[in-house]
Amino acid sequence: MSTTPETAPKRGSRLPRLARRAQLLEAAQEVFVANGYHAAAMDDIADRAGVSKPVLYQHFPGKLELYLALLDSSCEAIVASVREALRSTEDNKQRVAATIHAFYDYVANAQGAFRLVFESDLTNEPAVRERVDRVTQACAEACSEVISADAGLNKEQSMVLAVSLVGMAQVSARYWLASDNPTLAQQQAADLVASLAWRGIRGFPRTES
Amino acid sequence: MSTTPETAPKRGSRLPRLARRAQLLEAAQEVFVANGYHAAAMDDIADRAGVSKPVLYQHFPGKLELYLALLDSSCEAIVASVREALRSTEDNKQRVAATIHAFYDYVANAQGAFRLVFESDLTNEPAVRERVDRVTQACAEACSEVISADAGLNKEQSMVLAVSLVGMAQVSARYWLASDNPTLAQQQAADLVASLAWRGIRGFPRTES
DNA sequence: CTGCACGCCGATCTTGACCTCCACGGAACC
DNA sequence: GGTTCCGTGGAGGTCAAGATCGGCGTGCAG
Repeated sequence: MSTTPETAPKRGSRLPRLARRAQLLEAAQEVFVANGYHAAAMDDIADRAGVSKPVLYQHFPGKLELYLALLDSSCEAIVASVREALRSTEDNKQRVAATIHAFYDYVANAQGAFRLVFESDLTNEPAVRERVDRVTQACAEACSEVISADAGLNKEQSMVLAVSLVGMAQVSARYWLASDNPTLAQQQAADLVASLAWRGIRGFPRTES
Repeated sequence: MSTTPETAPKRGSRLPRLARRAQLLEAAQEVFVANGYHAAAMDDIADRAGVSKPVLYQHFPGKLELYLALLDSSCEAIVASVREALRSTEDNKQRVAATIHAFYDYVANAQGAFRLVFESDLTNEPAVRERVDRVTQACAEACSEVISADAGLNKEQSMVLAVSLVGMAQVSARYWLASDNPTLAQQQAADLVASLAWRGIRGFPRTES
């Protein structure tokens, strides 16, 4: 309704399988993001794509598999962004900033794909839980390698710190998006959080006053 | 402990209304915590309490209201703990530590009530979303007052920082609980995160190198 | 002892959503 | 230009789960 400039909603057009599949995935993502898993109906997804339900089931075995396909894409996207951010420089301060910005970009863009990862309503499904947990785990592990190397902490300790930083980025980015604040741009908010994170993590091994 | 040494699961016993209601709430919390909202069946809750379904509906209008009653309790608990932690001292370093520890205590105790708040699978329901958001909002506002007062930042900026700290505490506490790590005690993990948070937030207004 | 009131239970209804069956239409090919 | 084939569409089955009605047993007053 508000913004649905779909690819080609002409009903009755015959598409090659891959194009149809892509269109179905896009439609499904819109519906899942807008309504969550449970409130999303397969009828809605089919209607949204301009096809009928059987075609949906010719491309995906069921609702769960369709959801998992989208979830996997979203998980890979954020993990890849974080890894890319960490690889983008050798300066740790820049690394922190780039990582925080990666989370903000992810939350701001991707047409809400982050909701599948960070606001899923299917976390009781083991397959979903496992993927969602692995995202935080993977991001934190990538961070913890840098932390552990530079701070001389053991694995468990650096993981706790890394998870804290990831949680900070994730929660604050979602908050920033929700209270969609025109007076505080994405860049500024992310810089502020990056500053907080960097002050916290820099030169960590020394025990302060 | 983990198993269920319930109050009085003898089937057929007649309880006064308030006692019955309390028992139903406890049973419902166990089931909701274990299974989430959607996977939790009213039959399970009734069975767990040792009564039949109609009594459940004589005490609560429906599943949602039952859930909201529990959710409200859990929300009030964590917000009260955070406010208490902030009030417990005038030393900001101690404040940070106490707040982080409040989150860890909340996650570790309360027989998993935190799952209703931080891992709810009903966030699409506006009533639930509103309550869950208000928890982060309220905790962050309580923190931001201290931050804003001592750091001289405006409301939006201090709120972003406060939300970041709350997210750090919340996510890291849940991670610590999930990877139930015998080698890293709750105290140590919380202290580590508190150290990270305090390094990050202390003396914030000055812009460093 | 007997009638009454009250809370509880077994069995049932209904809704809603995931998932398939029979008819149509257009394209390709001879 | 006719036939065959494949993808599409609407209508329906199934089932789980939330929500509800007629009996039953217990405790009390007279």
